[in-house]
Amino acid sequence: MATRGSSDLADQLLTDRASLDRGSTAERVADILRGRITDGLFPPGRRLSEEELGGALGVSRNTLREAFRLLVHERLLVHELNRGVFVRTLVADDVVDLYRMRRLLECAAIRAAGEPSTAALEQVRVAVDAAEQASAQGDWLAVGSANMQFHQALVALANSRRMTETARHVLAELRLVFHVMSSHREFHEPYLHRNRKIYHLLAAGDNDGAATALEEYLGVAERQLLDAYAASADR
Amino acid sequence: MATRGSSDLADQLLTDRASLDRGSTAERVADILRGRITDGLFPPGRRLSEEELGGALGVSRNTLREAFRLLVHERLLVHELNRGVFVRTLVADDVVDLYRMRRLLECAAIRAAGEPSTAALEQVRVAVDAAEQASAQGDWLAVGSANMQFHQALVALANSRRMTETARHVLAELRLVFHVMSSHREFHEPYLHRNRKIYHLLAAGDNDGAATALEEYLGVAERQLLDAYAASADR
DNA sequence: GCATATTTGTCCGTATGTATA
DNA sequence: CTATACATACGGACAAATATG
Repeated sequence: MATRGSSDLADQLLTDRASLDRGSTAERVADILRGRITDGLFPPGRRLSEEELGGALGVSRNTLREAFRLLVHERLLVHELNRGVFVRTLVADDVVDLYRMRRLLECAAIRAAGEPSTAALEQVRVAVDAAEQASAQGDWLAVGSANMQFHQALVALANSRRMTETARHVLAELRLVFHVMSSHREFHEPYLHRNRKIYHLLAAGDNDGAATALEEYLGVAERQLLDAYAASADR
Repeated sequence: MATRGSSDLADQLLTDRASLDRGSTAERVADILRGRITDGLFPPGRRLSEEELGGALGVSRNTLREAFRLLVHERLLVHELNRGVFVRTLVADDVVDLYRMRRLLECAAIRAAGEPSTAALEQVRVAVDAAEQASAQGDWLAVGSANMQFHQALVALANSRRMTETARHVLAELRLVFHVMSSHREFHEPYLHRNRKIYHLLAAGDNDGAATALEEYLGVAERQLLDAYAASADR
């Protein structure tokens, strides 16, 4: 890699340069950009210039474009021909569609899980613990990450590569939606105890009960998000 | 585009050069490669060299890599770091996983369709007709395409962008599996009348009956494919 | 509506690193 | 272990499209 530029933007971007040694350069660049999108530094609608970012990150345009492609496929960015790439902006319809997919995937996964392996159940517990811990420290961004991890672990119970991968895409997209919530705390806090309850139901072997609880959970979250969308449209 | 080379390979690839004028260069290249993969010219496991293909198609390596990315995302190709891209090889477990996804997506789509729009239902009918017509002409490759179109249309009934897109990926992947069938006719013919029956049930408003019929259909097809896999493993 | 500046799309040549015979 | 082939990544160039005044 060439000597990187040292602009202000570069400093903002490279806060986690320590973990920059795995995978191809394009993948590492994509990791950085993904983080900046999900944490809100690059808000929906923002255009990502090839020259600006390439200079800031010290990578060539070709490599940067490769990273863009990865994120376009994750649906975090959209690509407009001859206009460049933009952080995706989701509308209320997308929220409805995303939650339809979540209900389908997550509830089906739980119901199809049968008697899940202890390792898979353990992953669910780990995520629940992490969310509660982050909540205790007031780190609501981390709560959001742990929550995603929880739902990912739920789908993993079905032991289906493709369901797991599809869920990853859906959940990544969902992070773009969360930016409409003015308060991350208000959005995440109510779900902590629901997460733990679902874990308990699963541990007790009551998959059907867990699926039903999850279904209601998702319905409430969807409504909350749609309300936030309606409110932001008024302003 | 630069002057393309004129190797034998180029002639094989560019049989449909006429339709080479829409979208970005990378997308057009991806379309060509997708066709050659699904029709079997590039069989599973085959390595696609950047230099060889770039020369044959008259595009630069950068552009070709962009096309590779698209197909890797469609799971038709796999990418191994520093080794290149290969046509994906699916194993019996993949068949099981793919059919799990199919059952989930297609049956849920039908059950969630409610009273589908006449336009969406019309798409189903068109696909059924096309399959029967191709069958009458003995064009089994076209029957396979029409069949994919039929299932795609079923999922489209749910009117969910993401379900539709996920289905497209699953069905594209499935085409890789079909190559294990020694006789495309044997595999596709038995399903023609099932397709029409499902269409009739939908048109009559019996979504639940259609979903049940589809579920059985998929179970039979899965078993048939798994048998073919077992047989090819013996040889 | 037009001319100009900016940005992307595409290609090339080359240097470096990695896997494999 | 060496040699070869190939992928990764860089920088520069020009064409083409878009945005701006």
